[in-house]
Amino acid sequence: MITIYDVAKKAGVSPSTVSRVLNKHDNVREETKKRVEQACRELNYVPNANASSLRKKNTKTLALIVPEIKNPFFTSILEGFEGRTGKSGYITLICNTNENSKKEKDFIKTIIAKRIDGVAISTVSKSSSHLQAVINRDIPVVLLDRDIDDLDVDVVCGDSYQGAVDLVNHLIGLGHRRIAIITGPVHLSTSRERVEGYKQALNNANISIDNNLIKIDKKSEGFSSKRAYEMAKELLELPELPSAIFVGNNFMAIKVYQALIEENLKVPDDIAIVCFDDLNFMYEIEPFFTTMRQPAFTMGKMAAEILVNKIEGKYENNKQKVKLQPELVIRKSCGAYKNNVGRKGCREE
Amino acid sequence: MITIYDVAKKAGVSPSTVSRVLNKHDNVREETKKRVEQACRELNYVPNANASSLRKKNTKTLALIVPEIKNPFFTSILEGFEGRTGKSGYITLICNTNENSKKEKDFIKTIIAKRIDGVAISTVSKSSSHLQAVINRDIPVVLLDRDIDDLDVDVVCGDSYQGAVDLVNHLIGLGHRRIAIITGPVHLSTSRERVEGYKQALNNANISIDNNLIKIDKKSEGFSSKRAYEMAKELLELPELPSAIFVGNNFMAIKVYQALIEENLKVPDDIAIVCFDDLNFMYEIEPFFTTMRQPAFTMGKMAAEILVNKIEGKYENNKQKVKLQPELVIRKSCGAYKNNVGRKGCREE
DNA sequence: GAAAAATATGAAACCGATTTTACAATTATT
DNA sequence: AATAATTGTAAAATCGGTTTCATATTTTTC
Repeated sequence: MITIYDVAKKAGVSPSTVSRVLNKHDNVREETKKRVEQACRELNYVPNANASSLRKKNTKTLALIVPEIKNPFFTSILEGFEGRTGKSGYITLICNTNENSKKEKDFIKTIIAKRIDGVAISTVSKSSSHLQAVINRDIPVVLLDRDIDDLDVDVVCGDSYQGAVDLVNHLIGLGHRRIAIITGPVHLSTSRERVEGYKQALNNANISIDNNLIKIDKKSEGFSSKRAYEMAKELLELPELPSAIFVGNNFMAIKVYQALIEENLKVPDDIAIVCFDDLNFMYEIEPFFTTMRQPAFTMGKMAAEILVNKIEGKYENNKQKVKLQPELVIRKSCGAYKNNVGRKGCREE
Repeated sequence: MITIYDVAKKAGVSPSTVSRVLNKHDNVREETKKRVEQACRELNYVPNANASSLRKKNTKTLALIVPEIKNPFFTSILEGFEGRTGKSGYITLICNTNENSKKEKDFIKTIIAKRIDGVAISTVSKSSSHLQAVINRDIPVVLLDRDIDDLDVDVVCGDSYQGAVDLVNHLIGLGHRRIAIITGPVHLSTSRERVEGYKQALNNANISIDNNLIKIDKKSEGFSSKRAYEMAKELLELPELPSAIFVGNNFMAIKVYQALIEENLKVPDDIAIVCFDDLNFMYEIEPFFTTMRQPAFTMGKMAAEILVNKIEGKYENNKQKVKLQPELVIRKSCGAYKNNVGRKGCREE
């Protein structure tokens, strides 16, 4: 393997001079620079990033930890993230935890070991000690999508509480009174806040809360569409069915929908479904689920922006808590496809 | 930052002994080992992977370069890949090129610089010199999904030619004679072979080839659904419409479908659509496109298997060319939903 | 034209691990 | 008990860059 010494020898200079040329330091004579660059080209020299990182104490690499890379919500986040970090010359280490906290902790270990420059994470974990360990090592961390209270870090997430209120309000506005919720475990801030918003909206409308209609996944670590399916089936065994179901996220909604179909229930005629997050590509042609769409791309971009700025020391030490507003997208699954267009904050698809 | 020297000092041993303990070398007294481990724990020591890589000349990291991470076909590949490599202690650097050869080349540069241990790639590039550069550096490379003729490497891909023949045969079997094709640029082996299979199937059935019905994207570097939409619109301006369209991949099919809908054409009644690759999650409940499904997960897994074995020196130097057979999945978009079940190699969904 | 300042470059130290070499301590062999 | 073999550990070299420090050379200043 060609090293900087080989280049130096070929160009008739010292390794330090080669390094200076490579890192665009000043005080290198134009003619020397040309010679070095020539030698680099002739030898196909590619500097060893590990050696460079060791000395420079940076890796020009950021980690993005997501719970489910298959979910378009997270690929949109990724797009926004990579778009921004790429511009500053960072590459992204995408870590897909599959909603598994063990995997998340393993990734964190790797990230620390590799001396990654910064981490954006949508966590699945109940505890935050592994993240605290990252912070303790002065590696910038941004919580993305999912917040953790007891951690003093920057946060970029959607307003799940308000989104849930609005979504349930929409159902109430359509005449629904018996509204169920199926969502993930409440140690995830998104899930927890959606439950809170759900309850708040019912309270506001003087609809009493029926605990039979609240299905919160207590078995999984993260959002699980498999569990959503099971919880939907449980719900359908009730003597009195709900007229609408608010589902915690897009993938869970698909499985809830499947459960309903299997029981010969029509959506939205028999039961309406609304959920959080979009399914993107599929719904470009056949939009179906009425959903609270979060600005995923922007979320990723903002997280990246914060990380890059923190790394490059452009920020003070104060922490940012960005809360982005989701947008109600009315489609067919709530039975209100044409009825509601024009209402404040709503758009038709 | 805690280094191996801090640990050594705390444990009252030399750095070399700490290293031996960490790397599970023998010839360390049990009692010494305990002391070192204790010191590591107390100091929260995490070895610097860059330093380790520099010396050991490996990174325990593999790159997977995909053209479109949003496409479920590639996330399935990813799943298979990571599942296998994770077992051997490798982590995956996912590189999403977005069908952009410039990005691909940049990733390759980074991969070389970071001294990644191996690369699996689904390339978008016409030329192969950047990949040759990887090979020249003795970094194992596996071509995934898309083959390149003039490169002497291992390959794992699907049988696009045979798949296309079967898919078009299916259409012919349903009575279609005027069959169009919309696909990506032919410098991609998958696209090229699908065109070849298409032509072959028509030839076999004595159907003359009408070049007006062949829409091959010449403007893009990779599969582009935007272009698929445009090409579909072009097709629909023909005086005589096709009765069926064979689309190069899943995402293109969505856009072709959209184009048809916009022209008030019903699928499959007015025009049938078939394509390659599946859309997974959405189609678990509402399968629509009749498709040639490739074993994406297996493809990823096999690529990983080959890479790991090559790195660990378990293979001879002979190159493997794995060609996996796709499976015809008959659904609604070809208008043959119930008609064909039971035919050889077909399954209903 | 001499002194001061600026520019250009090389030698050596350094980043933090691993590995080789050397040697001391222990155990086995005769 | 003397010697050989084995085991356990430390010192030093190494991986391939970057950076500091020192120095030679050139340019500027008066």
